[in-house]
Amino acid sequence: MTKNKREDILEAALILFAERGFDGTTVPMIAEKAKVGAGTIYRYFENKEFLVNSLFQTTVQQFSNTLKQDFPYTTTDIREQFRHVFYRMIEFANNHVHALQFIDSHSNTYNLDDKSNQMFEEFLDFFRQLLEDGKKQGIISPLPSDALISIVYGAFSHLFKIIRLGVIEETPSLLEGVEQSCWNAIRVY
Amino acid sequence: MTKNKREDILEAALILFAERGFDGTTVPMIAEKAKVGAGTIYRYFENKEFLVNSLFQTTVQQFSNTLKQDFPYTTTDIREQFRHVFYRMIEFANNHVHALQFIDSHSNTYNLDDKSNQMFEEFLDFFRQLLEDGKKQGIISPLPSDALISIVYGAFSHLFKIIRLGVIEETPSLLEGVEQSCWNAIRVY
DNA sequence: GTCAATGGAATGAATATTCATTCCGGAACC
DNA sequence: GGTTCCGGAATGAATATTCATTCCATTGAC
Repeated sequence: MTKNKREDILEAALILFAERGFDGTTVPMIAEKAKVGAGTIYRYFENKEFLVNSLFQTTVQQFSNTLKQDFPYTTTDIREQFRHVFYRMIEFANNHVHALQFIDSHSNTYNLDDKSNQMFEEFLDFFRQLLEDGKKQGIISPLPSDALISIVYGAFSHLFKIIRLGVIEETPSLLEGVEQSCWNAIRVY
Repeated sequence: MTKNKREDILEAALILFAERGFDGTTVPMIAEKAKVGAGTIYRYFENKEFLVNSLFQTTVQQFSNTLKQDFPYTTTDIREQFRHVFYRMIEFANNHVHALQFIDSHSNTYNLDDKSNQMFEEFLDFFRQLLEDGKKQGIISPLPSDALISIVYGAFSHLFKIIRLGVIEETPSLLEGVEQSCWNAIRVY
């Protein structure tokens, strides 16, 4: 028995929301997986919506922290910064198998409240900053930063979706190749 | 009043499933949007699951047809074939605003039956073929085709997601730039 | 008038949420 | 130390609501 039931509930909810979506997940399902009574969930979260939002916010925060950890702020080498971010994303995807899927399938949905959406925006700002710096240096494509983010993030999340599904195997050389591909997509020639 | 209620139901369902997902959409919601009685839906579809699957299959078929229309099968110029496919995808995204979103959010979910999944696989085969041809010519990156598909398709669908959300504006020069970026991501240097 | 098509109320199953009750750790008392 | 109380945490059965599906009276085409 874990001492922290709140954590148990969040962990169970993360897996279920990631796999089945918000509406496809019932509160009793979460309770069962978390090994708590259904009523217990309401001791920790006002209702199901507060639960997703709380979960979304902490998950985005975790993701954000992972990217920023040891980020080479001092260098002006955009290529190096990009590689850092990309490999941190990989690390996050591997260490929190369901978190990426959860964020992906729930961002910008009608279930989320303003705060959740705002936190996700702030998370994106980190990418925007990196890209803007690169553009100033003439290294990154002059396309809108949000478009470039879509390309890299869209590619990345779709890739991990098929890895999760077992379509392709995650190997160091695959990841290296994909990282280079993504860089090629956004760099200037 | 349209003569074809079946079409009305499918169209209403497409929009709702795209915006709210399968589990977030209720049958009465579909009935209301299609301006038919809830019971009428059951005259055309055995149940809600048959409805999504039927819709998914026709939508994927439409998408597939769009890509193949006027496809330059005779040329060996992979670059030209890629551009064709990419611009057809754009055309489809614009002419069927909710279709892309629907396919994206429902492919590989537990709501779909084997036939739906199989049709989606066959749809992907078209991309696989194109990429394999390019690899033989030494023009396309030797990464697994499914990874390359993820990169291009993931980037594309994410891009249209933010266009839909109004984050960026869809202009010819944006699309041109993104097409080039995606090509840069998968080509060999 | 016949009969298939239709709409939407009715039904029963599932679901989110509530709440009366149980459980448990530790304080207070002997 | 042992025993009794107490307060808050936890529970899951009960309730209220929502949903997919069915049913049937009405409509309208022929």
